[in-house]
Amino acid sequence: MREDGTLRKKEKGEKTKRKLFESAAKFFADYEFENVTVDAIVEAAGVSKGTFYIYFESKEELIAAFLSDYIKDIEADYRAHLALLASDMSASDTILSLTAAISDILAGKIGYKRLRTVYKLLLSKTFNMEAIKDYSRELYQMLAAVLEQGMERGELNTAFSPETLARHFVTDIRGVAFDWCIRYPDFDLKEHALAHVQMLLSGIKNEKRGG
Amino acid sequence: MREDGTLRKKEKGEKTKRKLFESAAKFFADYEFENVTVDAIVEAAGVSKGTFYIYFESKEELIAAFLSDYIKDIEADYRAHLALLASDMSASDTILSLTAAISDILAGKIGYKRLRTVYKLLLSKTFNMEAIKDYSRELYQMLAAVLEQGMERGELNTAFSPETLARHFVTDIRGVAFDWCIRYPDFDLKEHALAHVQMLLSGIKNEKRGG
Amino acid sequence: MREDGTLRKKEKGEKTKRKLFESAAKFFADYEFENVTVDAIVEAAGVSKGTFYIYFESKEELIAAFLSDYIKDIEADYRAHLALLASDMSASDTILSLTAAISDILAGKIGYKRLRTVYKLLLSKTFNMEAIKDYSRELYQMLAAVLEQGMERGELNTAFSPETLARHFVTDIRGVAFDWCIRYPDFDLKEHALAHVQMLLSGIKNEKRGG
Amino acid sequence: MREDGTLRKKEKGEKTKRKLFESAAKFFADYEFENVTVDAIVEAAGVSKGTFYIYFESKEELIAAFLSDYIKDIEADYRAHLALLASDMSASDTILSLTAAISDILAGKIGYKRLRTVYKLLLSKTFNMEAIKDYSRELYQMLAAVLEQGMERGELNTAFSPETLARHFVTDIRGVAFDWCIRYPDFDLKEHALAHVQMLLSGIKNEKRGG
DNA sequence: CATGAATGAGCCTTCATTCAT
DNA sequence: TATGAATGAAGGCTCATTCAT
Repeated sequence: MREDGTLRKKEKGEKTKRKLFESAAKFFADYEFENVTVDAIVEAAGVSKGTFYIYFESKEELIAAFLSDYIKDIEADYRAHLALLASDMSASDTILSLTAAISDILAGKIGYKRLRTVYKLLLSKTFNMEAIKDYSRELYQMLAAVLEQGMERGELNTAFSPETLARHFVTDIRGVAFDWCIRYPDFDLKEHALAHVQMLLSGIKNEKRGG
Repeated sequence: MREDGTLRKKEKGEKTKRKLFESAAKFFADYEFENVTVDAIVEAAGVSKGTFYIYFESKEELIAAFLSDYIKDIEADYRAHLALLASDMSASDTILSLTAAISDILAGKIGYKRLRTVYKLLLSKTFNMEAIKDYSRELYQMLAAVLEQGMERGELNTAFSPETLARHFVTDIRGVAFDWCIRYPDFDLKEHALAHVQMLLSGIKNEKRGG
Repeated sequence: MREDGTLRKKEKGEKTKRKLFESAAKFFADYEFENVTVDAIVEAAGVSKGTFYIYFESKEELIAAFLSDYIKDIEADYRAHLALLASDMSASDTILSLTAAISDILAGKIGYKRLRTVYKLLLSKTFNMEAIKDYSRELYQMLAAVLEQGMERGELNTAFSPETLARHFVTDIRGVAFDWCIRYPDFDLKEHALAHVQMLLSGIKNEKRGG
Repeated sequence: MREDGTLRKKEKGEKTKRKLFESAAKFFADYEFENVTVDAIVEAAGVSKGTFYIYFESKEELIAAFLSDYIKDIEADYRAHLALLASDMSASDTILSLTAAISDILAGKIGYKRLRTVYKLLLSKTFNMEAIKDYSRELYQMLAAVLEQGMERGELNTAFSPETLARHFVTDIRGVAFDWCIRYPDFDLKEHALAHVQMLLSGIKNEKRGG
């Protein structure tokens, strides 16, 4: 009975925390963090304000937790796409396919508002954003692996190390996505991203042929 | 006598406005716009709060004015650097030199904090940021001109139009700068920017040789 | 235990709201709404400013609530007086008695200051004053009923419908009260109201005899 | 030359004051006094703020002056209408005609907004409103005269003195106008005023015949 | 675990009035 | 007479956080 009660309590607690979390997520999808109040979150979650502070030390902590989760989700999507690709596909095509997938995920599942929020947060040093700083680490690792393979196969030149190139790709894709956030809706993310990546690829492919 | 008095008054007013402006600028250098209060600005400027609202319709207007000024300044710097370069310099070298200059200006005169502020603002649709949206228009035009010349001289291939390429360069440089803001201080802006641009250039140069 | 705590909390909250309300009411008795500040209200109530906004969405809402309450109170008083009158009393006497009661209530319980406030508000379309617009609806209904009975009994002529007459009475009484507000203290509300009503009655009584 | 200059100065001053006055009048037509700022007045008048305080001790003084003027205007209109009526017209018809004229003036020349403003001011003891308190004195005198004549001619009964009756008429007409202000636009001022006055008249006419 | 009443510093903005020129 | 820059008290409202129950 004791164990049971404790267990139930824990479960209940987790559930409450999840409710809070999901409630926050909904708001963060549409509004900037500063404009989402604790009041709104707890009201939507159907819990009291005091409860919020049982599960989160502060609003900031919630935001950090939220973003961490969020980013993990996104990177899992990326990885899932990569896993689906045939292993004998050329590095160029793999990267282009991944770029297309990233564009689709950003434009579809995430949306420019949420991405904007993430970027704004990245620019705010206020938070302890370890998880977020590593934001693109996974993507970077994926790209480096693909690039390395391409080099080993002789498909790509080796003027730069795979790691260096991967970093450039990540920076570039983020640059394009940033542009998209700013210029939305007058900017086609996928089109620009692909063009951009293609251009980079054209500079590192061994057999050069136009663009 | 009338003219004199009027003149003196006007001068005094402009001085006050300038004081306010500079006071604000100082704060904006270190804090986010939202965290800079009118109270702080007027106190530092040594004027009353009412005075603030004589010269600026709102805090927002001040910010917009500040940014507009700021960006004009930056672009003027870019342009000044470009004007100094020998006209017979190759397009690649011109662009590399410009990239170096931009890096120096951003890292030196502006600083990552201020740039962060600008980027955050770019991500906030709240403001009427015509001046800011056109942020990179000048840079874009400069680059397009240089690239066009490079193509005419046969130095660069014409797989992409100068305008398209210019846009990619701008997006890229901003991407790198964004990274810099996020990773500061563990990120050398100039080094990364140059490497990045070099890579792009290597893809469009007619005579390819390493990179 | 839970119930207990909840109950106590609710009670406390209601007590606080009441304190705020009463504090406001005291000020409203002497000062115009615009001149009563939230600061003053909360200070007198002994609570913080934030607390005010827990219980009232805005100062305006408080005013509306206050007035609604207030008017309901007044009309209840009217109705209470009417209920006390003998049902076989003539329509004329009933109306005169009601007029006297209204005068007493206005002059005694309400006072010219508060009435002035109400009238000023009636003239300001700013508020959502459904409750106030219906201000005299009850009085109007009471009068119409009494007049109709008077006509049925043959006591009053039927040149005008009871509803029309009731409206005229209401307008008149308000006109007199308005005068009272303006001319206070050089104006005897009751005396004037009675004279006025008597004059109106003299025009609609079937057996005419002097005034 | 000295005299001339002085004269010109005086004229200029009067002109400035008039400009200020007219500018204020325009605003007061549409906005409540509290919402008309000195800034707005001087800007529309094309003079400086300092100048305002040369001609008016305060905003309040301007308002008082404005209203005083305004009311004199209105009463002059009433009197003008009265003067036009044939002297052998019956008292009843004279009063009805005057009532119609008053309704037309209020609804046409003045408008419910301005009247509302006047009434609100009447309810604010803040001002030194001698001129305004006497607001209806002239109307009262006109009515008393007409009523007295009607009594002398035997047209009206003498149950009440002409003065008493006149006061009642004034109070009534104001009551109706007040209703108009509140219920605008769902209220026909002229129709109600005439019906009201007719009812009062029916009570004091010697030969009673319906209504 | 959960509640929700209470806090209070802080924010932006307004505007009648003054006074040196 | 005229100017207009400067004042500063005041006002309504927000919201992350605390704590007694």
